[in-house]
Order: sequence, then structure tokens, then C-alpha cells
Amino acid sequence: MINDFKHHVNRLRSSGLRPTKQRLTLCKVLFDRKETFHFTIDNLKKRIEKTTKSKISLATVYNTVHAFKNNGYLREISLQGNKTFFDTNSSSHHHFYDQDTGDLIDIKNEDIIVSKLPSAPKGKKIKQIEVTLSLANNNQNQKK
Amino acid sequence: MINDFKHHVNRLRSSGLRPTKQRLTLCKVLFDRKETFHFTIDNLKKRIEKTTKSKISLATVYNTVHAFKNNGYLREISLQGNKTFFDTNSSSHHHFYDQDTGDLIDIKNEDIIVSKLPSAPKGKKIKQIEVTLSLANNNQNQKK
DNA sequence: AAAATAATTTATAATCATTCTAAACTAGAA
DNA sequence: TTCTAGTTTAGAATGATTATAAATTATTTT
Ligand SMILES: [Mn+2]
Ligand SMILES: [Mn+2]
Ligand SMILES: [Zn+2]
Ligand SMILES: [Zn+2]
Repeated sequence: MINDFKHHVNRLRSSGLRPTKQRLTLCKVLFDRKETFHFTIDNLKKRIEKTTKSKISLATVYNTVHAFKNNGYLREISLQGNKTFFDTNSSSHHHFYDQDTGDLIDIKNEDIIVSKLPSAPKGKKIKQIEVTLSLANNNQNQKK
Repeated sequence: MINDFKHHVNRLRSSGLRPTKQRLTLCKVLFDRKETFHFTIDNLKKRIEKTTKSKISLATVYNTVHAFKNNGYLREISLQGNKTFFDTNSSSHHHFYDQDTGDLIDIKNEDIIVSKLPSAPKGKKIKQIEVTLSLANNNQNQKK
């Protein structure tokens, strides 16, 4: 599996995306690893620069990440603050969000059970259930 | 209760905020109504201009909204896309988020039951449980 | 009530993330 | 090889938010 990227080429082709040098580089950086992870664009840009010799323009990183997201390779995660996070774990799951550190930790889908849900408004369907558990330090924020 | 804003003055004072003309105007626009609502800064700025005669600078709207949020009068809501929403309903509750229209609909806390939760990491505490149900149109996005 | 002070407001500039543009480049088809 | 549509790119443009620093105002002190 290592050093093999035929499957990336295939996946890109089957999404109607040409397997360009830049896209394959991104595929390797994002998907050729055991653990999934969360990242920002800025974050990812730096990782590419460190990890690979390829130079990819910022515009292309944006374009590619959005293409990957639109084709279900990546998930976009919404958090407070004005930064957008992405998740290489595109399957359904939830998150701890540490308000102090900004850390984001995966929670497996089966570790949270939502046993009651409202029904969707007329003509609409529930497409995704997302639970975010916000964390803070244990010590009571004792005022004074 | 109408045309009475002593309680706003009191609340501001008890938060260590001086009851300025601008803050009281914001309090009236945000809290003197039956229904709670969701808004963006831009959104709120326009509402102020329509509703009141007061002219409040953009910087003050930002400052005040953040002060109100930090003191628990408002909640900040995180959604996909790069806009920040606020919620005059500061109590614990959940949301429908319509991916097509961008609409945000409240779900009462008791209409969602989360019956299994993971435990928080060491030294951390779960401060907030937020469930977002993403909506899309019923019709299957049939590809061709 | 006037003066002193500290907080607040404001216009405007600065920053930062993201998107747009249009020219150069490239993958795949003919 | 030539053609064409798709892709990449640098840089400009946009839009939201934050910073700055001077003017104003609320509150405290005299
Ligand atoms: Mn904010
Ligand atoms: Mn995006
Ligand atoms: Zn995740
Ligand atoms: Zn709400």
C-alpha cells in the first residue's frame, strides 16, 4: 500500500477530477496515514511545505480541499471563531471541542446515542446529526 | 414592561458594564421582544438602523455583542461558512440548520435526548452539549 | 457642582481568511 | 501532434473582524 497511489488516481477519476500532481500530493498528505486528523487550510499548507518538495499555491489548496469536500473525501467542521476546520474522517462522528486550547477530539459515532429527535420540517429531511461536546477545565471558574 | 428599561440598566450594572445609550439601545433591540432570534452582526446593524433613531458605529456593535456574549446574554453559534451567528436565546438548546437556505431553527432542549455520552478527558469537564440537525430537501439528490 | 478618572464610543486603518480573475499550463482526447 | 477543456497560479479583490488612538461620556472624587 505504501508508495502506491493508483487508488488515489482511481478515486479522483471516478469523481470526475483529473489526477494532477497537486491533487495527488494532497491525497498523500491527507489520506496516506493510519489516523485521521483535523486541519485548517493554513495548517495544511504548512504541512505540505514541510512534508513534500512540491510547491502548491494557496489558491490550489483552497480549490482542492473544496473539491475533496464536495466529493465526500473530507468533512467541514463548524466551530466558534472564524476559522474553518476540515476533517479527514469523512464518516459520521462527533467531537469534543476544548474551549481553552481549541483542540478537537473525535468521538466515535457509537459512543453517543441520541434517543429522541424532533421530526424535520415539511419537505425537509435530516441529513446529518452532529453533536459537539464543549470542554473546559475542571476547576470552577471561581469569580473572586 | 414596555418602555421600561430599568432591568436592562440593572443587568448591565451587575455585569460591570456601564449602561450607555448604545448598550441600552442594543438591549431593547435584542431582548425586548417575545421571541428569541438568531442574527449576524451585519444583520443586527441593519435592524438597528431601521428600528431606532440611534446611530451606533459598527465597532460598537461588535464590542457590545461580544460583551453581551461574554456575560451570557447571548450565545454564539457555529455554522458552516464563514459567518458568525448569535442567538438571543442564551439557554441550552439545539438547532436545525437548513443547508439549502441557511435557516436556523431552534429545537427545545427537551426535544432531543442524548442517552449515552463519552466521559470527558482527564481534568476536563463537559460544559455544553450542542446538537445540530442539518436539513436538506426531501427529493433525493438524484444524479442523472 | 466642578474636576478628575476611567470606561466607552467612534472613524478609520489594519489584519486575516477566503474568493475572484485572467493568464499560463497540462491532462486527456482527437 | 494538435486541440480543448480543465487546472493551476500569482496577485487582486472582498468581506468579516479586530486594532488604534483620539474624542466623548459615565461615574467618582473633590
Ligand atoms: Mn467572535
Ligand atoms: Mn468553505
Ligand atoms: Zn473528526
Ligand atoms: Zn437558537
